Order: sequence, then C-alpha cells, then structure tokens
Amino acid sequence: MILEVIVDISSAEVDRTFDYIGDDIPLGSRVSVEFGKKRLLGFVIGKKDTSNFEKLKKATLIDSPIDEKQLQLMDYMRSKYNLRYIDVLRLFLPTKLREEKNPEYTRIFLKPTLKLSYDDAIAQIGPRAKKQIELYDFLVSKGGGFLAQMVNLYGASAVKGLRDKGLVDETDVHERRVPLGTLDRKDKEVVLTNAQQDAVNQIVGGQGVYLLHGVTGSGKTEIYLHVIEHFLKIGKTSIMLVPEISLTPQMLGIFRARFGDKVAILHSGLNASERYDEWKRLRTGEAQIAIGARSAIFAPLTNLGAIFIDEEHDTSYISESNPRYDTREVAEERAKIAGAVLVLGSATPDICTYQKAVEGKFNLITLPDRISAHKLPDMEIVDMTYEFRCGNRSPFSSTLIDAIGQALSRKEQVILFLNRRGYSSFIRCKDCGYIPTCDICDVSMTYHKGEDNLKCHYCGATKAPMTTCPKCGSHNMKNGRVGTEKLVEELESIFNGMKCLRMDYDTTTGKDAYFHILDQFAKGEADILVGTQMIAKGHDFPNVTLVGIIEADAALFMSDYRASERTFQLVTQVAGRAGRAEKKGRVVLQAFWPSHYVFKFAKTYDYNGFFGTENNRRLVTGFPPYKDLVRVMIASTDADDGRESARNTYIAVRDLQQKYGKFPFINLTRSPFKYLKGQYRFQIVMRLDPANAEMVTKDTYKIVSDNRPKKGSAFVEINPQNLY
DNA sequence: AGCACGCCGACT
DNA sequence: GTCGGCGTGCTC
Repeated sequence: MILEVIVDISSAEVDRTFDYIGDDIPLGSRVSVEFGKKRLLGFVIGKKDTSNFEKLKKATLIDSPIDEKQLQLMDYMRSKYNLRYIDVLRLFLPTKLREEKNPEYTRIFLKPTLKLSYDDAIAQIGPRAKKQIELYDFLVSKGGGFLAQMVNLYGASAVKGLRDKGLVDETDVHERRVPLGTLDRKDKEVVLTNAQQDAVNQIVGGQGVYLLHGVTGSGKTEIYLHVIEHFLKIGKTSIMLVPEISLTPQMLGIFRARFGDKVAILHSGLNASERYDEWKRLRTGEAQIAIGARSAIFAPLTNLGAIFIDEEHDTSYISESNPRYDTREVAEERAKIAGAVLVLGSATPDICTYQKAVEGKFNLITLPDRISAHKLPDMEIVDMTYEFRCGNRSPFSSTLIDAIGQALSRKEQVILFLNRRGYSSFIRCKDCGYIPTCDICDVSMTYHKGEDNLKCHYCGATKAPMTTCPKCGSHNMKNGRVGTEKLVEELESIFNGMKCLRMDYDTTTGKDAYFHILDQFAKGEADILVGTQMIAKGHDFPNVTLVGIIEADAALFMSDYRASERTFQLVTQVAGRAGRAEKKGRVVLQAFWPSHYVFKFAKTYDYNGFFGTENNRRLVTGFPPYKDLVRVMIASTDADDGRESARNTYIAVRDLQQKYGKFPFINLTRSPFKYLKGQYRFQIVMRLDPANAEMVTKDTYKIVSDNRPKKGSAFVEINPQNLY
C-alpha cells in the first residue's frame, strides 16, 4: 500500500503529501519516515495503490492518534483558512506526541534486590562508601525509592555505586498526574427553572446550532451541565469551551463536583505531561467530558453529543496567529461532522451570531430572568467634556471621587477599569511635539514609571525615558494619556491609607500572579482594584459595590467597525462586577462621548435595543454581517520587496472583479502601522458580498501564495480583529 | 525546515 | 590556487 504522508515540518515548501510504502497502517497514524537525510515524524492522511514516484522509502508505524473525522475537520480548516496540513494536524496533538520518545511519564523506582542478606550486602558495599550504606539502609527500611529523589538525597555517585554492584532493581512506574486534583468538590442539588428545563429539552432533542442568550446569573452553566449529563447517560461525550480567563478553580470545581473523573481539563497552565495525560484519558474514553479554552475544540473525543462555547462573543476564540481560525466556525463544522449539537452561550452575543439566530440559521433560546434576586446595578454616565470645561484635569470626575469616598467609608470595595496599561500612553516634547517611537515598530512608546522605561506595546522593546527632548533640547517633556499605573498613583494621593491593587499585563507575568491578585482582593486585603480588560470577566466579589469605568469610550475613537459592539460587551461585563451579593451595586461610567448610542443601551442593559441599532448601522455602512471584510497583509523586511509583492497581489486580486463582478470596496495602502517588528507592512482591504465572498477569498489565497514577498510573509484574514 | 549543489571574493 | 559566502532547489 502507498501512504500519503505529511512530514512534521511547517513550511509552504513541504505542505503536500509524500508517498511512502507501508502496510496495515491506518489513516491518521503517526509514522517515522526518512525524509532526505533526516528521520522525521509523519502523518498518514491518505492511501492509494500506486505512486508516480520511483524510489519509494518505507514508513514505520508509531501509533494512530487521529481518527478520520478529525482528518475531515482538518480538510475543512485547510480550505477555509488556507492553512498548512501540518499546522492543523499539530492542533490535534499534545506536544508530547510530536517528540520521538515515549510520551508515557515514567519514573524509575529503585528496590533492594535482597538476594544477599543485609550484612553481606553491606560487606559488598564496603565500609568506606558511607553514602551508599546510608542509601541502602533507606531503601531497605522504606522498601525502595524513586531514582530522582534518591539522587537528590544521597548523590548520583551513591546511586550509581549500588546499581553497579547489582544491589538494586529498577522498575518503571507510570503515574497519572492529576491537574487540580485537590479542587474542592462541593456540589449542590439544583432544581431547574421552567425556562432552564425548557432550554435543556430543546437542546437535547434538537440538532444544529443553539444560541443561548441570557444575562449573567440567568443560569446558563446549569443548562450546560444538564445537557452534558443527558448525553453522558446515553453514552455520548461533550466539549465545554470557556475563555482562558474563566478557567478558574471554581469553574473547574463545578465540573469536577458534578462529573468527577469523567472530566479532562485542557488549559495553558498544564505542563506537557499533564496535557498528554488528559489528552490520553479522552482518547481512550476514560474521560468523556473535555473542558478547556479554545484549543480544547480539538479534544480527541469520539461519539460527540454536544459542544458548548460559553461567552461566545469573547475574542479569545479567534486565533490571530499561526494557524488562524475562528473556534466557533470550527466547532460548527466539528458538530456537523459528528452529528452533535453546538450551543453558544452569551449575555451579549456577537452581532453576527445573533443575526444568524434572527435569520433562523441558528436556534435562539432566550433566558428571561436573573435567577438570584438581586438586580443589575444602576449605571450613571458622566460627561467628561463637562468636567474638563469645569477645570477638572484629573482622570476622575467629581461624581466618581464622591462615590469612591462613600464606598470606602462603608468599608466596601471598588473596581476601577481602564483599558490602558503603563503610566502614560506616550511622552511628548511640549515645544517641538517630538514623541519617542519604537525603533522597529513606528509606534509611540508607553512610559512605565515603576520600571522607569519606555516600552513598545507591540514588540516589547524598551528604551530609557528622556527628560530632555533629543530633537530640540527642551526640558519640557509632558505625559500623554493616563494609564493604570498613573491611576493608582492618583488614587493614593487622594485617598489616605487606602490600599490599591493593580492588575494588568505588567503585574501578572508570574505563573500564579493573576490568581494571587484576585485572591488578595477577594480576601479584602485591598480597597480598590485597578485593572485593564482582565478584570472584566467572571470573578465574584461580594463586597464590591462600586465599579468605575474610566474611559468607557476609548475604543469608539478607533477605526474599528466592531468598536461599538466591543464597548457594549465590555461595559455590560464590567458593570456586572458590582453588587453581586445582597448589597446594591453602582456603576459610574465616564466618557467623552456620553451621547453615543452604545451608552444609551448599556445603561439599561438593553441588548436587543443595541442589536437593532448596531445591526442596522452595519447594513447601512456595509460591514459584517452584511458585507465581509477581507484583508491581505504583506510584510517584508525590505520595503521595495514588500511594495512589489503588494502591488502584484493587488493587481491580480483587483482583476478578480472581471470574474465576480465589482466588489463594494477594494484598496491597497500602507498599513496604519507601516513598520512593525522590523517589517514594512502593506495591506489590501476588500469588502465583499457574502454571496461570493468564499469564492473570492479562495482565489485570493492562490494569488497571495503566488506573489509572496521574498523577504517576508503574506496572509489573508476574513473579518480581522483589527486593521493595524 | 534542513541540506546540498553551485558560482564569485579575500586568504594560506 | 582554495575556503566559504548564501542564492536556488529538492526532499517520496
């Protein structure tokens, strides 16, 4: 039999199958092959009887970790996103299975052989080898010990001595490492409301895609759990996807409590061995439920009953690098292949998702009530232009200062949200206007006071801040927009003795820093938590009664068609942090553009109202879901090389209009960030009618790969997250 | 991705 | 004369 093999090299040059000889090797197998002069890992994705190639080599089977349905999904992703075989295949495998060595976790256990009597053994060791005697005594008294531990306690030479003398036996021990094995497993009996029971019945008896629309606290999680339980009873498996940030011990605790060892957890905190173990438990059927972030959609489950995507609007479901894909689309296809249902849950669904529900492509289930009695907090919108006119130059309105003061005096906690990290967004010379920019990115650098440096938030480069303008020599360097770091400083000067925690990218670099900060705040070790995006999601702090949103409209000033949607989602989510327990919450939202329709609807948590307005605006202005936005990004270390590639690509893509009719929009420009990470960037932006968007995109893929820059790269994005 | 083959500059 | 630069091409 001839095997069609993909080799484990990620490069356009080898993104095709190579023929090898191999019998009794199923599709989806891992094989070892000689490729050129090297031995490589390969994957069998096809079989045939004959090959055009003369000098065929043999492939040897390692194992068969991928099934045919997964290969089908691979094909879908390849054509939909223009990905390489190998990049998709890798998504299905834990990294351990990309190594040649045995992925099984083994520890060597040493045991005294006891062939000799104790005295004879000691005699053989000899009186001078003190360490060896100590080790031997230990092993005899304890019955044995792990190699690594013994080396640690008694030294490598003592261990080697006993092994050389044949006084110890070695056995391999396989032990499963249980991630978060110590989670508390409290569970409570839950009686579903009528609305919840209704939702469960619809989903388990239905097919296709369900959009579960319900505010935070409306009981979506309980619906997921019941549907999973139903499928479990009839021998079907489930995948539960949540944003990475929501994979808290509490969340996992709920699943563990309900389903025990039937749950496998896949998230970024696991090391390679733990990941492999969890993967294997799913693959062998030992676990039937996979819970994890985005990549858990590739969990090796068979007989799939349901896939759930919680907070489906969350941007973490969109992979923006290497294999670029949208998890929701992949999930829809996987569900289709498996004959499973897909459930999307959100309080603030993506406009495009909701539109599909409106059109009847998805089934819409709306959960009306908030289960627990307390109400959503009241929201006040403060006009910062008014504050400015009144001479208030601080980042806080008088309303917010008063509100913070009141909360603190009642010993309640406050959360302040500002989506800008650092001390000041840039520094500028007041005399000549000079702003320091990154050498390899052409963007202004953010001043970080704690580290006393200027940082590029796009590539991470740093340089020393300056008090003298390098251009005109002036000493008049001023700060730009305030960031979280500066906010904390201001708060400390206003509120005496107040303790403030800051949570952003800069303060959460350590492994557990994220949880540590939240934990400290939950324990009441601080009065105010200041943070970026990160603090918007999930966590319940019963003592928080005030949430302040510092520049709620910051995103609205960017040229992003999704800015309103993002702002609505963010405001709704952040506001949900206030008053989660018995105490009534309050939200103070500061904006320079308070009359924007986003705030009108956010104030009353009116998703449907917002959807109506926003959806209509998309229709009128020609954005998704009514037009598809396609961007070709071309980047090269050489400006001329990039320009030439972009020009040729543009001409060919533009000419596609002869085949498909005029596009609503097409344009070639320097990217707004014309220089990023040392590369010159050019982009072609198109808007397409959804009717032929797929065809045009596929032709574009071909054109792009035929016109790649020589000293850079090019890729195509559909409805990109940003246009930088 | 590697690794080989292949044709032009400064060294023992 | 030759060691070596990295440009182009191939790997079943």
